[in-house]
Amino acid sequence: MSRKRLSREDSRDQTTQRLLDAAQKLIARKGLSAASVEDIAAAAGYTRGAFYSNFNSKGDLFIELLRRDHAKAHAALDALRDDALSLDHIQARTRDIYAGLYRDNESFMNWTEARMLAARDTKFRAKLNALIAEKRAEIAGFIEYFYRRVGVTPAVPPEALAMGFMSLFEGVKLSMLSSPADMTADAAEAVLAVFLDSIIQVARQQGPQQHARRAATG
Amino acid sequence: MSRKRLSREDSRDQTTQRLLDAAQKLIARKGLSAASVEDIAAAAGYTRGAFYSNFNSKGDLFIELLRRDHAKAHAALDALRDDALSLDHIQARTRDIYAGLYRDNESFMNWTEARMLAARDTKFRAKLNALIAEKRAEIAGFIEYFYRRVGVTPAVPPEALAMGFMSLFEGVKLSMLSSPADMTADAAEAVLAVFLDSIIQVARQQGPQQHARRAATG
DNA sequence: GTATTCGGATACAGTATTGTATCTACATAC
DNA sequence: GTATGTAGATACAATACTGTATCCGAATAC
Repeated sequence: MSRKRLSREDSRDQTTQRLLDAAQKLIARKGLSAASVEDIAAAAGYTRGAFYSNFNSKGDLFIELLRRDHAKAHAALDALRDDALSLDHIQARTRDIYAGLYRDNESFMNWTEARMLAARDTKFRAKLNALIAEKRAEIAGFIEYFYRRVGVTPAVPPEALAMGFMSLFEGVKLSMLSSPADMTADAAEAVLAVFLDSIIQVARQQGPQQHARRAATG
Repeated sequence: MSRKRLSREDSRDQTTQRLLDAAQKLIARKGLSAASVEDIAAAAGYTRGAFYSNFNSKGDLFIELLRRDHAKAHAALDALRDDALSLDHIQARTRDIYAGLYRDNESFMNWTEARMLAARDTKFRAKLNALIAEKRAEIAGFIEYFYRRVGVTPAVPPEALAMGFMSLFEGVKLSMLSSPADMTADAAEAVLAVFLDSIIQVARQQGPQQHARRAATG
């Protein structure tokens, strides 16, 4: 109600965004194939007509959803690569960001769903991998930046570390969702810490030994 | 063809197993909700009648499938807790077992599918967690046994290590399936090695310093 | 051998879902 | 103002799926 006077383009954008918002929630809650086009449209306050007028298929919308989600996360992490910020600040913010990710189940569920779909569908896999590659490159860039700021030379290529970190993070998160009683937030942090500590440690052993005490322990 | 004369019970068991086999493949390939009862029954060489005569629902069959899968893996790892075996042998076999798991996509896909379902469905979550708890306890037991054999005191509780290891493993595996170009088998081993090495290392620092050179580096 | 039981096939009813084709109303252009 | 195009609603057709109810045939019991 009170659908204000909008330009046609604005109105269309609004509809698209609302459909995406609804899809985000519904796909997370019921799964991609169980969330019907009708469900999504209805949850957004529209009918299937609006859906098909904005997207060609559910798969299309799903990719778009992931793209949008990726853009958000990217912006947050990117803002941290700033020499004006103190290392402590960066570290704290990083922890916050990942803590936030641990709290945001919807987004994570959808990425996992996407990975499953990618494992099954070649075409979709290609699209998803483009996004994941960006994500990884971004994290790798951040790791590199962090190492540089700390003054340590990484023993393992940042890309590899980023890959490992993403995998670990997703595995842990999956445990949290399906076995919340066993994998608590504390346990999750501990696991991540073990991994990060060991990486820092290895780096310190071979880098220019420069006062990098437990640098990235989130 | 040549359906031998079987006792009624044997015949029923055979049907059940065939249905499970077919379900394993189909659910891995298409996903739980996309794999219809009809699909599964047909792939096993039966009709829906056979399905409903052996299971109450698709969910029921799915749990049964996971149970069966768990039993297999359990047996393999359990056989290694044997003082008659050399440490080297145990280590090599462990690596083999996990390499095998990396190769077996069907089983893994289904467990991930199960985790997603558990995140959404409370009742299913309870059932799945019982299985996962067993799995974790089993791995923890194995870790404990291994530490004892090596003569090292773990710094972190074996249960926690098992949890972390499972998470990492699953995250890595998920990457392998959805981004095989990026997460190769080599990369996967490297990531796991980083994790395991660091754990061993920490243990050695605080344990009775007893000749445990890169013990579990798979 | 006859009766019985039960595993699995067949038939059926009901519902959900998709995609398209058509219609309506409002924003734009003039 | 009128004409027009497009976003989104409605209607429709085709299909897929589930679950049950019924039926058939072969294994068991006697």
